[in-house]
This record gives sequence, C-alpha cells and structure tokens, in this order.
Amino acid sequence: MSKKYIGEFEQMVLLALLQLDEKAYALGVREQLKRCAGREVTRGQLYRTFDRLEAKGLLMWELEESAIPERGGHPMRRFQVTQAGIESLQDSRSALLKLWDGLETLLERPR
Amino acid sequence: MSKKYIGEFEQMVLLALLQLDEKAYALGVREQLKRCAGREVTRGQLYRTFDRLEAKGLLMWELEESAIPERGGHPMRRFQVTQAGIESLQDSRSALLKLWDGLETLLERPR
DNA sequence: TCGCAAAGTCTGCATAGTCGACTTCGACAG
DNA sequence: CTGTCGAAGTCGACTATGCAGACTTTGCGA
Repeated sequence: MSKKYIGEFEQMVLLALLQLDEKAYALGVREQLKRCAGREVTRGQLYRTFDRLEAKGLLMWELEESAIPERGGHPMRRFQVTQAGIESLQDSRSALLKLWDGLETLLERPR
Repeated sequence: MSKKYIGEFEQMVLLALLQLDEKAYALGVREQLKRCAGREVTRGQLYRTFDRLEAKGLLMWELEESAIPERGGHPMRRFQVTQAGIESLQDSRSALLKLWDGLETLLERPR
C-alpha cells in the first residue's frame, strides 16, 4: 500500500492525453497544455515525462503506422493512459478537491 | 511574465496553510495533509518545503510568542501565504479545472 | 538536575522538471 | 542520386523538488 505520488507536470500530461483520447500524440499534448495551462513546453520535456510515466506503469504507447507524417520523420507514438494512471489521477484530484474546499472565494478569478 | 510553476507538494502545503488560517502551524499542516490526502509526511519534509516557498516569496512567517508549547521546545512559527502564493494557487487550480473538464465520469470515485 | 517530549534544523540522497543539441526519416528540388 | 528541409523522437546534463532520518534547542516536572 505504499502510495506513490505523481508530480505536477506528470499529472497534467496524463490529463491532456485523456482529453485527446484517440488523438493522443505528443504534439497534441503540447497544444493542449498551451491551451489549458498557458504553458509552453519543449519536446524533450515531454518525452522525458512520457518515459517516466511508462516506467511507473501509468502510461503505454504503440507506434502508429498509418499516421500521416506530412513530411517524413519518425513514426508517431500513440499514447494510452493505463488503469493505474487513472487511479493516480483520481487520488490527486480527490485530495485537491478536499484542500480547495472552503477556499473557493479566495481561489476563484483564474487570471 | 516568466511564470514559475509550483510543485505538487508545495501546492498542497500552501492550501493546507490557507485552510488553517489563524492556526497555520507546521503540525497543523501535517494533520491537514493526513486528513485530506491520506498522506504521512515527516517534519523535515515540511520545513524544507516551507523554506523553499519562502525563498520564492509565496510564504512568510513570524514567531509566535504566546503559543502554548505544552512541554517546552522551540517557539512555534506561524505561517502566512502571500499574495503571490495565492496567485500561484489560482493559476494551477484554473489549469487543472480546464484539464479535468469533460473527464468527470472517468475521474470520479476517489477511493 | 536529569531526562523527556515538543518544535524546529540540517545533511544527504532520490525523483521530477527543464533545456538544448543531436538523430532519423521521407519528400521533394535540383 | 544526393542534399536539404521540416517533422517526430532521443539523449545527456543540470536544476529544482520530494523525502527520510538524525540532531539541536527548550522548558517542565519527577
């Protein structure tokens, strides 16, 4: 029962992948994070995080054959969040909701 | 405009302090995290995080004179989250809410 | 006056986050 | 064919954050 806690960026990456669903490619994650968190990330940063998430069993991927690399390049990786990944997200979501409870007025007004 | 992103644990510590309000002492944070996140933390871990948050200007403290150390010990530190700290929390909250959007059914049922 | 318990401090290592330069590959231009 | 361009992925090196446990300081009461 030794709970492992997920990092802040790891969490956002997993969430972005879930939102992208069938279109869960690296670049999509990048755009998603830009849109939701206003955050620019480098490619290296993303792939590093993918590796670590995979090592922890929170993520899997397969090479996408039929993708349309518009101008060549490596075959694209399509990602999928595992059940363990989803549980991790549930845990941290539930903790944050409890910690936010009662502080709504302070924490509203995003930017 | 160089945004700094706050770590996962740092975020929880700040939130716990806000919830404790006038009673924002180190040990209270510990209990709060136990209660909300089911998470045991050591004292060293807490104080390290306090130091780092202070260095980033997200937190301040003062020594509490009138506290009642039941059996001696150092004077207690009372913490206060700064405006910058609150803004940091607003940012990450807003990002997470956007990323959770549409995934509620997947992410419900905490434990 | 000894020793215990409460609160805080410090050192050191493990894990996560960040950057930037490099590799691969296919499509075209020449 | 071969060179170069842009897309996708890989890697090494470093910084920042998370984590544990041993140590110090202090006051009270046996």
